Amino acid sequence: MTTEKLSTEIRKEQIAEAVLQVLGDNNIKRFNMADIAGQVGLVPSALYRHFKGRDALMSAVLELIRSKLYGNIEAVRQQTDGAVDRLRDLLFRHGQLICQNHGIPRIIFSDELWGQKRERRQRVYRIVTGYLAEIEDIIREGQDQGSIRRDIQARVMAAMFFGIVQPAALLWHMSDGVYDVEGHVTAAWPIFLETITR
Amino acid sequence: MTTEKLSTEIRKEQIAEAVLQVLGDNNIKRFNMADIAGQVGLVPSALYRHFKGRDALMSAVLELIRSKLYGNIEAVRQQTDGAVDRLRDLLFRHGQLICQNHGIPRIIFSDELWGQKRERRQRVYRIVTGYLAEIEDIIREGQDQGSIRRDIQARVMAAMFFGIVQPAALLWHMSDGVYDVEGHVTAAWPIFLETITR
DNA sequence: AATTAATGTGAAATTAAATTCACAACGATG
DNA sequence: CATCGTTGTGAATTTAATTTCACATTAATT
Repeated sequence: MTTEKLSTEIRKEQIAEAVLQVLGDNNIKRFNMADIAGQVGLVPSALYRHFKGRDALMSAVLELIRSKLYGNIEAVRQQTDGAVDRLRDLLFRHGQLICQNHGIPRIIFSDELWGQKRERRQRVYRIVTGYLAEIEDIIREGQDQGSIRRDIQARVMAAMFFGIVQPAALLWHMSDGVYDVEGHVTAAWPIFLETITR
Repeated sequence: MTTEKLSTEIRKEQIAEAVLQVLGDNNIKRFNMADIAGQVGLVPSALYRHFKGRDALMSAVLELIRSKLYGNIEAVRQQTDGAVDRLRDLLFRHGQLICQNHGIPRIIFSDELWGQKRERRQRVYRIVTGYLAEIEDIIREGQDQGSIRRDIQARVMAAMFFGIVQPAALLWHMSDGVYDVEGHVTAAWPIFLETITR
């Protein structure tokens, strides 16, 4: 068998992406090293050249997820002006992100994260709360500028914002992609908008 | 070792509950038969007197979850009058249910459900959509009676309602019970209320 | 072109479960 | 109180995955 050799940096990236893809191709169970290796075109033992073990791989996947989530925050900050419009953009981006990589919720909720290592759980907790804090910041900016009402705590609003996508993602996930996330988000946004302005 | 013998009906119940408890005692990983057996005071092989295998056990746990969820629907229908008050009750009950048995989200999102059997996933899907349909019904009743505004689709409102608890549950879950779900729900309810009434 | 370090391979060892099975204890029933 | 079906036990067995290891191949450097 001839497999091209690539630098470990590229491989690490590939492998972490492969985890999301494999979990996304919603056919099978908890990912296993063999599947991942197959996806990248390697043999299982080769993964150990790049990651100490399954645990380290998991860590890399979390980092990948983190970067994807925060990438959206960056994007709306750069491409959109005004808190309200940023929120709308972020909402749709978030929906798309979850649908396109539904390995993400699989990882976030995976049994793996909840067992053993408390650190693991805490890391995910920090990722999610960090993301919520970013949303909160955007909301607060809107409140300062007067485009978002001030009599609701930004923190609560941020959680509710997050709660628009979450159930939709769950349903989409369970329905094998049948449930219409974009439709839900499209319908829910104006309601949320009305709630936070006015 | 002397262990009391009990009828298989009682045992099945005990064992399914044990799964939720074990997963709830958020210490360790995906549940294993040994842990479950231990929790009930049995030896692993004894479980096979009551369930064909892990799969059948899983099925029983799903049924248990379903009954707990729909139990709340029943309860608010009987104990509370008026759509709006019913929704409020249901919201708090739901929050408590998830916090007290956080084995529930663990199961709902467990890797096990997503692998192999499509039936499994579909069963969970039906449980969740059924629950949402019940919420939708309550909302629609409110719309008919005029206590809830008619210009928002009941379906969308139901999903948003569901979305109040979900992020809170996630955070609570990940924070090892530190995150204040009741606080969030308490803060979010009046906002939601304002949204759905006038 | 030879050396070396990095990456890839295939087979084997390890690990951790679920599961099976032969047997024991119990409880109901005649 | 003897029997029979049910429930429980402990020791194997099976299964399925991760991981290790000795060896092969490649890329880079000289």
